[in-house]
Amino acid sequence: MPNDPLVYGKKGENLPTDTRTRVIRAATRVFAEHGYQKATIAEISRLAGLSEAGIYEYFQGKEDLMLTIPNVWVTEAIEALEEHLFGIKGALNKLRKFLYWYVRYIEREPLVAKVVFLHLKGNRSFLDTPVYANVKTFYGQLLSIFEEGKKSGEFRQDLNPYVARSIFLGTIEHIVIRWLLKDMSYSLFDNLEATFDQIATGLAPAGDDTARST
Amino acid sequence: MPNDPLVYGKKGENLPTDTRTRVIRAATRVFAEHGYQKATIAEISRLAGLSEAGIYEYFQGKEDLMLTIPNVWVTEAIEALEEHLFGIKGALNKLRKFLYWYVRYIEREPLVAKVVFLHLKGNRSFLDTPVYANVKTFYGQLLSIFEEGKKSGEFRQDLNPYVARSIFLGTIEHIVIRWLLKDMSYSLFDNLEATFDQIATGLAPAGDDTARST
DNA sequence: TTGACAACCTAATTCTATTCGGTTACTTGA
DNA sequence: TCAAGTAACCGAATAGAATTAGGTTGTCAA
Repeated sequence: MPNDPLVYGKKGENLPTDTRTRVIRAATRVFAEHGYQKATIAEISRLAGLSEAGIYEYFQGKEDLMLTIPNVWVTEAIEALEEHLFGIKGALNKLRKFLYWYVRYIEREPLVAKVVFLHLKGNRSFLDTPVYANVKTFYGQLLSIFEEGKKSGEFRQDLNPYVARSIFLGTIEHIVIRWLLKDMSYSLFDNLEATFDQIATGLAPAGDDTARST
Repeated sequence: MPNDPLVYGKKGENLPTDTRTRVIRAATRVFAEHGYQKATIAEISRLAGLSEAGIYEYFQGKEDLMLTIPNVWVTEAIEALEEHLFGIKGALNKLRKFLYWYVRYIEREPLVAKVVFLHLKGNRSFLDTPVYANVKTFYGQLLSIFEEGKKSGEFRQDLNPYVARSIFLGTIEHIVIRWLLKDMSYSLFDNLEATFDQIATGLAPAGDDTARST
């Protein structure tokens, strides 16, 4: 069942007629399931419905193939994020929206998330990839939010935006990785509000309790 | 230079006479430098000063070898942590000590840290390893600290210890991984106090600013 | 002094990524 | 319309690395 070729896509929506796309989808499944080392070109090619040699027409090799997986996902993320933050007033509200939107975005593509969070993070060559430039743009949004909140007085004046970002991103990554390693057996949204609440408390100016949901 | 066999250890301290230990040290260096995929048994065996086949006398294979690397490091961590927290009064003080001690512990063994944080985290089989049970013990300490702080009133009453732990660990991991990927080119302690300060603020009871260093 | 066994080794073997050298079918310019 | 070019693909090598087979050597206890 997990190995039925993608060419026979279920209901007409998973029918990537384009070979390159088909290979990427197959690779996503195989890398997500087995990890880089145990994934084989043979299995990917079988799943994509072309010969092993055929893969090398589209990708330079196994690593290049894996590095290509997040391209679409990341590019679309940047557009979608902008759209979702548009019109939201206040840094704290933007931050909350960022969190919920991002978590849902990850939840929707768990296979891509597995590749990105479990196998690409911690891979030096990922940093030199063109898609990583997009990741930086993406993370840059967070910095803007923290700076805005500082300027507006919503956040404490001595806030270090880089520190705030480390905490925010680190926490999300930790939660996501745990969820992926536990095979997505529970909801990614469990305790999310409490987590946001606690981080937000650390951002607020002294004596200001508006962030607390108490 | 990086390939001089470990058998000729520098000044008398790096002279693991025990073959198994020698292999583990060699493997740590090679895995840390090249990552799992590009690390070769050939290089490890050369560095350890025995044949490739010899490695299989001590380890079941390449993966088993990598999974063995953190054993000593983690076991010693648990003992040392206990020792370092002993006699410290107050949950917040314990938490700060935990942070500083842990960061220094990581800084001292950057090669092991590389293997653990970049290659083992995100590896499902690591979860089934006996050493992972120790990791859980280690993380359990943090839970106790959060619970103690809640009980004593140092931390907010509605604190969720698991949430607090996610934030704390996630942040550390994020910082460490960034540092490792940037080839340890700066100090791991940069901004550490600001980071602790901000997390601590999120833990404090409403209206209590004692955690702030302002 | 001999038999068992631990610690190693060299030389296969096997598994996979990658490359080579086509074939096929479609496009395009004369 | 046809021939040359080319994009997409394939089966069969090749090459590189992990793992296994089948010893050899040296030590030690009965």
